[in-house]
Amino acid sequence: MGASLKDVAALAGVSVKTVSNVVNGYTYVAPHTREKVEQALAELEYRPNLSARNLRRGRTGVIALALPELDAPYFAELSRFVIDAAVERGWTVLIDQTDGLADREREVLQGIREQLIDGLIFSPITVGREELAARTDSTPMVLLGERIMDGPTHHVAIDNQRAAREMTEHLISLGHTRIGAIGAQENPSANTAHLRLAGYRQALEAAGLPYDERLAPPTASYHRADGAAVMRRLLELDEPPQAVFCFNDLLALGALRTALTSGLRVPDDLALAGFDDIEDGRYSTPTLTTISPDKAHIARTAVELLDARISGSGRGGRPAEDDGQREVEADYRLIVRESTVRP
Amino acid sequence: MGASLKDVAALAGVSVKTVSNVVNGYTYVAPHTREKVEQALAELEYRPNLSARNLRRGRTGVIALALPELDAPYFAELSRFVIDAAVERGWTVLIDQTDGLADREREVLQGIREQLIDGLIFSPITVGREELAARTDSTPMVLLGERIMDGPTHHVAIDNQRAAREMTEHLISLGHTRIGAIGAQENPSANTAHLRLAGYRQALEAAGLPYDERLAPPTASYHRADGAAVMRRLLELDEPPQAVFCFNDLLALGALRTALTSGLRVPDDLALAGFDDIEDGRYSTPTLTTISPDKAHIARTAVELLDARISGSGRGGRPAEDDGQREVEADYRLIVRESTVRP
DNA sequence: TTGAAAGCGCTAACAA
DNA sequence: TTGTTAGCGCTTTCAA
Repeated sequence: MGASLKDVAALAGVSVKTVSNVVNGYTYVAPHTREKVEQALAELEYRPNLSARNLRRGRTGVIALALPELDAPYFAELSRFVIDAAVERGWTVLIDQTDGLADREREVLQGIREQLIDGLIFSPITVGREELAARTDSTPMVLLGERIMDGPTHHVAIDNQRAAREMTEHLISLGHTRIGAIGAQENPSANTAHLRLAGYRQALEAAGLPYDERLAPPTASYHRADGAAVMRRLLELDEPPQAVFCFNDLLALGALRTALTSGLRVPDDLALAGFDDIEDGRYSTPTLTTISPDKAHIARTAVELLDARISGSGRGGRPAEDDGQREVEADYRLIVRESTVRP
Repeated sequence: MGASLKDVAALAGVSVKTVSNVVNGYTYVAPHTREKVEQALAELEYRPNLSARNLRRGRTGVIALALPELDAPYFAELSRFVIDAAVERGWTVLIDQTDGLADREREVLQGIREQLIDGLIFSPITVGREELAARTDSTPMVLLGERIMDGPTHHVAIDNQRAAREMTEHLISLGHTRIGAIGAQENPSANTAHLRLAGYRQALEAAGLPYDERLAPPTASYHRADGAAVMRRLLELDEPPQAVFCFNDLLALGALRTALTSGLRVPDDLALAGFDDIEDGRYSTPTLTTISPDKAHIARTAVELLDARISGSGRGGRPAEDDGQREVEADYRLIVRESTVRP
């Protein structure tokens, strides 16, 4: 182990408290003393032991970011922003990968790393409202990307349903009447998927178009392979769709690959739209029409909400009323690119 | 704060030590006692305070993964494997994003989070051999993706130079004689770039082809935008290349976009190859010929090496000879896809 | 098989 | 302005 405060104090010929004062930047240290201490600090290459400090302070300065998969571009991009925002506030971020598995998500909720983290930013996939409500762990938490009304916790998300409706309306406005959807989920607690499907159906209904279940088959997950596979099925239909709204960009990229290799021209023979605005879709050919959630905003807001909760939960922190459950709606934009409209 | 060992001991009517024994799964606890304790544990919802445990044990169970950007697909994919491997060994992983900035990389080397982490897996971009050698922080470290010979630390990487040579040979074998490269770096410590460039040149030389600097212009970084921009410049040359080897897949995807929008057919008019085998390149049209490093192997090996170092550095750990500097060469494969050879 | 008590390194209340 | 000291929750000798 490295040098401790005691070692430094001994070398500098002062008390532990004085060293601590210098280390923590307190005022009221005589210049001469300060200098002596700093010399000793440097000589011994002193590094505070964070475990000890945390134990004493009751805080660790670490928050967890729990998400399904780090290698899904949407989450990778989001993580970058969350980490940036957290670091700006002096926090360290550790990652919990749940793979979207119900068990792991439940573990996260019950606090596997309680006492090691001051707070948690959680992007769930499978756990539903009941499980969130049943949470006993008291670690401050902020939910991401879900929109469970009356949920017991803070959360930040875009209006998925409205965004999905807008995208579908965009496809309708191009004159398409047979519009498919890729990304429906069979798991009833897959909230995001349900909201996007609801928005899709809403738009169809408003336009007087029928909802055809065969045009919106469920997918196993949200990867490129799923999009490619389901697209193949859609193309085998007697009446294939003229346009397809994919519930995320990965699905859309997979579907695009299938469409192109099937000899279809996009958007001429088939219009394709995605959701998430990951970078891939800005460089694919054709580029991808998509919904672009303001990821930086989402990340920043989540970190701020968590900060407020953590500060509020300490003794002598902010008033309790500030700690009420709060929902923040993040911005998004519909971005039209080449996959739906030839430039 | 939650319940402490003391609280549990009081409730169960036993000593702290006994509770500790139960919690840590020691043998030699009378069944009856154990039961009592477990009941108290459950009733109070006891959770060990990790800060205290770490302070006492001198270990935190946390390792840091320091990398340039979490949102670059190669690093996102690698992170997923590193985290998987680490969690398997009971470790928690925290992320340090350096953005490839020299200052931040230096901070990582000097141990910003020393005492919070037991070890460090570091994927550097700009720091060179001298800086690695000058490191004073004693936290066990494993380097990733660099191949600095005689470096002072363990590291695991593929043979970048050989892989680059093989890829260039592949392009030559297709009959191309005017072969460009995208991804050279002006920063002299950008090791990976230099190794790939060296492999490229080696192959040219072996085939008796001239090395033309104009065909291998430097890029600012390794993103899609860089590949797209440099490709435009290459196409403006009097004699544009017939094939281009990009030093990573992102560059290749950017270059592909430029080529396609310029009306070129790939691979007929221009063959394109990448490096890294990120998932995007498996679904682009055309799919991307690339070098596929065994990421899972790299991640697992890095975690194992780190584990050995950490275990070895403790008092009474393994012998020091086991802790010597070690280089591990990971496997890779050349994967030929549509961007160089029409199927 | 269980208990008492020391001490990991740090912070902070209290004293001087 | 600086020093003394208790104690955060845990593990771990040493005794019983």
